Amino acid sequence: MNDVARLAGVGLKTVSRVVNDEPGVTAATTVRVRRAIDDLGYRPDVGATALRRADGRTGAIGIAVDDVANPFSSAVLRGVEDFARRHRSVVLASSIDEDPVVERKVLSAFVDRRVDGIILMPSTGDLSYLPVEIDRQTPVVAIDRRPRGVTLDIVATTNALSAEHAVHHLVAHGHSRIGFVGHLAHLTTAADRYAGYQSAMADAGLIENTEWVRRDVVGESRAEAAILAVMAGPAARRPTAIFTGQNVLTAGAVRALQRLGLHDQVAMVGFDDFPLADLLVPGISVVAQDPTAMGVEAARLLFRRLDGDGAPPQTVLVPTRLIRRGSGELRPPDPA
Amino acid sequence: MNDVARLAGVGLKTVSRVVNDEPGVTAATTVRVRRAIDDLGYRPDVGATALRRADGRTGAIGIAVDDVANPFSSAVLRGVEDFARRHRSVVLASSIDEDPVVERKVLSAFVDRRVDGIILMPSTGDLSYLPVEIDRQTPVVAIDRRPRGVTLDIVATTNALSAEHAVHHLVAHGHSRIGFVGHLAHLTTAADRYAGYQSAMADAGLIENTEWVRRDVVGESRAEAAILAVMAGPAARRPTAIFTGQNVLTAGAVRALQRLGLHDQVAMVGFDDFPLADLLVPGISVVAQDPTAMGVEAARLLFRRLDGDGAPPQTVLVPTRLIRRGSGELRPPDPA
DNA sequence: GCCCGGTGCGACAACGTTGTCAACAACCAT
DNA sequence: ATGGTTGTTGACAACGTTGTCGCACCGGGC
Repeated sequence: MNDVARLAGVGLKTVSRVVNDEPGVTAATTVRVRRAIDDLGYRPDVGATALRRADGRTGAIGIAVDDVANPFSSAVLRGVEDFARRHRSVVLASSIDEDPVVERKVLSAFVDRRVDGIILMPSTGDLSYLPVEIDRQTPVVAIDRRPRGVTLDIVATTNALSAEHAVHHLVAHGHSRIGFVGHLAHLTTAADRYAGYQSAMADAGLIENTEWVRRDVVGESRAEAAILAVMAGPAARRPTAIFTGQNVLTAGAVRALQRLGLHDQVAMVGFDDFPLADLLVPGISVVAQDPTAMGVEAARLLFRRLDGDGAPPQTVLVPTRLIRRGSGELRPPDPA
Repeated sequence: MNDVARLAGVGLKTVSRVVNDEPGVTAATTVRVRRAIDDLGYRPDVGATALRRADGRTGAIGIAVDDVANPFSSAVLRGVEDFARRHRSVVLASSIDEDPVVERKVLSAFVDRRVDGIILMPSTGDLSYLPVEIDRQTPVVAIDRRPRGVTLDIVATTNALSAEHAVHHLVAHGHSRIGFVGHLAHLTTAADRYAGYQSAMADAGLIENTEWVRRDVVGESRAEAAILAVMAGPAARRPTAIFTGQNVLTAGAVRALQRLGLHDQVAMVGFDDFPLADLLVPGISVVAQDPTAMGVEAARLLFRRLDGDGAPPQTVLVPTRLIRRGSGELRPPDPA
């Protein structure tokens, strides 16, 4: 910048004015400065700018998701990124793998870099340390899961309601023996979906058979094993339908049913859509979330906070859509 | 930092020394400073540090991929992220959607933020502007595709060789009429895979029927349409096997074959693996890349450059693995 | 001729940190 | 006692930028 000023024969501040389109510079001077900038290939240093600027904005936001390689998380990331780019911000992305220690480290790294705001898919841990850690009023928006120990803006899916919806759908197709496979029970999403399952069962006057309910199931292979176990008994004592509470678990369940040759006898609805679900046999009916929209929504909320919105923390629920592809419309083998 | 110094009754520099574990500070002073830091909740400003530091490192690297929501790209991103975290760096992630204009903007944003290095999945455009743009010697590593107009370190898959391998596999199962569907022909990956297809055909003494070759196919639905067109004729004039050059295209092809009811008559091998490929009927045989490993490799290369490795640009090829799942092992209907 | 207000511009401090260097105390060897 | 060495520390400038303030100039009204 010094070089530019010298070459254009002006003061430092004038260069700054030109770069930032501030008023009070003659057209002639502007041209001279512009030319000098081009000749020297000068690029302002965003870091130094942030250091000096009144508002201290760095033009960067951080997003911490469970795993950037998970289709749900990466779609969220994509939504956030699109919104951020439109607001001239870049996105720092990190995976935290459900690990509260990593989570804290990642948030630390974000804060140390003075990001303007943070979008967080909370792990299971307690977040009451957050307000201390983030004393410079960096806004934080939680996504997908409700944070524990702190109140934040939240963007989430209608977990309980949509789970209810899914189970109702199975009931409407004649099922009364409905199993459930869910992710870690202390995740709010998993808990809410289970609650939805329970309330739908109760609504229909059905009893929940604990033999058919598997919670705290993590990963595809565990889900497969869980379904194999649930389906081990004689046909009369098995569920005729399954509701799976996460995309990964749905995949495991499909694998198990295929292995047992039960894929077109046992009905199934999964929570969260996944690619190629329509190409399986039968097509897998799902309650589809809209992760990209959730990302966009979270970013919108965050930038609103950055623009000074001081309203109390709010929760935005993004609706789901039930997609019928066959597996959820199978009827029980004999009139139960 | 000023406050910390005052509270601990020491000079600014001593606080700096304690924070950076520099030698030459008494244990007693260190304790006093540490306590002051904790009491005040002081966190060093990474931005200001980068500004002043001799090497100017910001502890951030940028990665620009085609689309962070694409499973291939997001796996790459994950690999990069893991490696970066181990080296105390954060990752700026951006999607460029094959758009050279966006690509340039994204790289600009990275440079303006003084990232330490960049990993780039090049779009199709010419990159000869890069050396000018990046005059502060920010190292750049290309991933997946060879860049045009500039020489860089490259991490890529053995595209041609693996495509050859895939087609050989089909030939070995008795096929002589083999079709091809490929992505944008000017992408180096698509070009290489096509070249591999051609050379395998030539090796086997087979003629390439241009009716069965579709290039420049973008997206799942176009791929589906392409296959429907290729398969439109009478059985005797149709290919008995298909080689698809990208995960998205493979999905489209599967959809088309299912729709035609040809899924267990026409053999298929896809380039790049995808989730649930084993659950389709038949399971889809693929040449699997290892995108996470590619990301790790690219990051390794980048950090080596950051550590001052001045060797000439190199190309690292990450091998693939042929996974047999059924679709690639179907034999042609009658002895051709 | 004087003063006035407005316009265009630059000097300077400051943002939060680290590199340089010099000051000082305490020790040891002469 | 003298000089030198070592170990601990702080003052100060500098990184690249922007906010503040004041200066020089211009035209216009008296």
